[in-house]
Amino acid sequence: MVSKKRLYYGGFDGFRAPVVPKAPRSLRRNWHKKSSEGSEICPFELLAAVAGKLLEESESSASSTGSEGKEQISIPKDGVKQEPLDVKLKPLRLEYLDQGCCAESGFVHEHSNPELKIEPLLTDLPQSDNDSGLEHASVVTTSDFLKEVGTNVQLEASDGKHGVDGPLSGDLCDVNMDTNRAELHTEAVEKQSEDLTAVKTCSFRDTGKSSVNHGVLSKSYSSVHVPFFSDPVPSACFPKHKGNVKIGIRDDDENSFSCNHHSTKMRAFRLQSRAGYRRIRKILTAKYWKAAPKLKDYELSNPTSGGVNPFDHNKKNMYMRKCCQAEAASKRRKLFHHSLKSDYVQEASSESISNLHERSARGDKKRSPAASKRARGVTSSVINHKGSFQSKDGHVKFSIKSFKVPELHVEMPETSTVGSLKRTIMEAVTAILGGELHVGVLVQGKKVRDDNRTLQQTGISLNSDTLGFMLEPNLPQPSESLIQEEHPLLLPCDTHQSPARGPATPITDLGLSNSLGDPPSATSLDNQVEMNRESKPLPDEVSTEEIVVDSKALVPVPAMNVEALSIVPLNHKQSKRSELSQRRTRRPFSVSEVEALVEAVETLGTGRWRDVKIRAFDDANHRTYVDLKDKWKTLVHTASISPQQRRGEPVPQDLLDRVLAAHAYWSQHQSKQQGKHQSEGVGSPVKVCLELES
DNA sequence: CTTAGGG
DNA sequence: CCCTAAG
Repeated sequence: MVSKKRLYYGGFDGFRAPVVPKAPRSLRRNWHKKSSEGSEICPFELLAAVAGKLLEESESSASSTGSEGKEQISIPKDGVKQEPLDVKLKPLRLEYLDQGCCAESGFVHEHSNPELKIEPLLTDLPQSDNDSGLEHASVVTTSDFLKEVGTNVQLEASDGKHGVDGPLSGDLCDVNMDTNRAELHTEAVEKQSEDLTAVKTCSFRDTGKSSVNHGVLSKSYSSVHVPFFSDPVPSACFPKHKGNVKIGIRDDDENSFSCNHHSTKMRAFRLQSRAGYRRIRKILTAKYWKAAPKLKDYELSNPTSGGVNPFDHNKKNMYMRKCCQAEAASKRRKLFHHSLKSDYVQEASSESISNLHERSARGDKKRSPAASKRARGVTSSVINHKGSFQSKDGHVKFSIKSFKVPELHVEMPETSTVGSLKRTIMEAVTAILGGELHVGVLVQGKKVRDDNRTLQQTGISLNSDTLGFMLEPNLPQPSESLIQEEHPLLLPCDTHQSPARGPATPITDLGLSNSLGDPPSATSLDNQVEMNRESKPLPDEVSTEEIVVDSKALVPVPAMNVEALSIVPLNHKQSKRSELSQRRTRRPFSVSEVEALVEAVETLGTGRWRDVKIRAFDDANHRTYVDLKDKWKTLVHTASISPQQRRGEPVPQDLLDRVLAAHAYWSQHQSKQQGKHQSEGVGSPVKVCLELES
């Protein structure tokens, strides 16, 4: 009978018809969150916005008028340095997933008063082509570097205080994370309330709050928001060599990266597990780091119009967003270029953030990407201050308050290992840095476009209290470009790139080594990270607790990045470094996972890996459907060889038997056919199948 | 993005 | 696991 068929598919024994019929992909997709491409904006932009604001502030007292209430940043001129700006994140959008509910969300930063903090993390500014005044400027973040660099010019911390810990980082985290302030609009995803969303601003170590979340990235994905700010810059040196000025920014270890987790109600960002890890990875690894995000100007001054950058992504499954780059990366193969450009190009008219939020809240996917993306203004700025620019011996001292680096927005599965987090962040940083950035010099609020002018001519050496540096994305912007318009500064994307410099040291010191023991040669972060990861026995999923421990580890990462950054190849093409990804860490399937896989395959058949993934590994972020397919392949192989030849954790024979049975079964019945009759029975599906319920 | 396979 | 060609 027909009816019966439906129930039991193979009738005979048992493999049941696949519970889940294969629906058109389009439909299926909808279930999952969908994201539009649009949000390339990212942190970068946000930062830029903030920076811009700061600049403005510095320039003109407080020009900003917060149009939108919170969004404005008010910073007293002087205060800039110290004043942490408040950045708020708002999730722009959520997406709901059927079960898993994944939501993607973008965060928007708002600035609110005092909270914003910007810490100079690392930044490098490549210099523009020829700068007489500043010829190749390279920023070195590593402390070591400072030493190395001769120091002709010393940067003094403008304010002494930005302790890393201090207000800046800590607050930042708080602030950002703070749900309240953030005004997150969360709506859907309640289910996931449980899911913690961790936002890390920077280092895990940060503070108590984070601790809360810390270890726990419990369930779903936690999103990590890593704003990169340059440190308060305790000190920096600008050695000035003939024409060249090098800027060294030292970030003190910790500061540089502090992450906060904030678990919160914010929204759960759980993306479908599906491709999660992989995607992230891809994104990260994308070779395209270089594609620097091109941001449009942020209009800092005008909060209303541009101050805020909404950035949200509509992308479907982005687990992690890195600024534009990330996205780009994700798309790499396809059109990332396209997306970037288009996105940026479109400017959203100024949509108010609030609007955006709402939308996001509603899950409105449609929100025009443009809006989200639009970021205008300076991407980031460094402000230096303290007018101590007295030239001594012809040397000018600069104190840079903060150098902002674009923020990164990262979402990772909670089950991600700390190592992966580190790596992710590192990569994100690298990507950002690797992007093309220009450094702009502002003197008394004005941009100095002529690179050939000397400091003296520019007046920088004399007084300028208002000397400022800006990091600009390499966008072709008419208005904003500072020094050189599109000169890309390319940093090598690679984090690793310069082992030579010996930057590793700082990093290792910071955290990795500590937490992990000792990092192997720290040529690259990745390696270290990996190492770390490996070293730890991370059980698959959740060894979140350990994360806490490592939390500090992150800190170091920045350093690494810094280094990488520091190495600024002026002209060299960016090294392509962006190496792709390192191999994912190996995560052998546990017996339970095998069992789940077997069961799912028995039910769904082979050939529907995506469904298998959803069905049985939806929450295993690190298992992609490809992984499952591969595992199945190996299982079939394993089952067919003698036990002696098998390696690794032994898989119960019964499971292997089921594997063979299911394999045989589905080989005969194309899994596709499911819907219909599969008459003949293949032989012997395992009765087990019957049990499957699902 | 998914599948399906080879490496 | 990775990478890719094909859908």
